[in-house]
Amino acid sequence: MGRRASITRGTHPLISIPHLSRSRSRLRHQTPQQLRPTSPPPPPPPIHSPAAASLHKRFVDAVAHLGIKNAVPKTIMQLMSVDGLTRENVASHLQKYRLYLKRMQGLSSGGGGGSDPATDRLFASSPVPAHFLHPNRVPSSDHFMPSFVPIATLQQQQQMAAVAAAAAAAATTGQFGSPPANGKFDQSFLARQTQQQQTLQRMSTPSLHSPVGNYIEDLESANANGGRTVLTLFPTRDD
DNA sequence: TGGGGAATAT
DNA sequence: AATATTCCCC
Repeated sequence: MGRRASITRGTHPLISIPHLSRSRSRLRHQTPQQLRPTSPPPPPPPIHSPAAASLHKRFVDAVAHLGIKNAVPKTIMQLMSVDGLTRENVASHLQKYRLYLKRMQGLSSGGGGGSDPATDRLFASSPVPAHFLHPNRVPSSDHFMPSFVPIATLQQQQQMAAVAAAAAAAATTGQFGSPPANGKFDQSFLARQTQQQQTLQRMSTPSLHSPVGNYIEDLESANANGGRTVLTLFPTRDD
């Protein structure tokens, strides 16, 4: 009640922002080519992307490594390093994710409500770090490992910002799996795996410190489900 | 001004 | 249901 005082949806500002809503809708008009003489191959509807769950996993990993405290859309987005991902995408998903976490907490004492399998399926695909539900508690030996590991090769300060954020998170609370107490955070992750991003990365300026090492995608999922966990996630907008 | 966060719209 | 957009406040 605090916020949301004004009437719901008044009218948008005049300057209509040219919001490029190229989420996942294309397939509208086809090129005037001679095409399908005898084969009307229905375009495989990209309904479910296998990357959906992967993206969510990435999301959870980022949040886990940053810590709830520093897990803000911008930082998460940067850590995920998904080329097409926008802050809004993450923010939207984060909102939903928080709701999920809250629901889980309430579930412990709520008793009643259940988790709709249909809904939780997505979030259930990825194990939620214990610290998420217990901000008070510090994971003593609970080291959370990211599913996607650092790949290095960064160049922009964005990456650095992410690393800094992770370090800050660990340094500040020291509750997440990046205890600088021994030296520095274990390792941040920086990866790219999206479809075809040609955002080539030149590893220039090798000087200075490189808080990240070169790693390749490694571990994987420790999914507690033995079935299909792929469901939905924010769109993978690629340009 | 930018960005986080929730409400609301699609 | 999930994602996008808008609103509000810091």
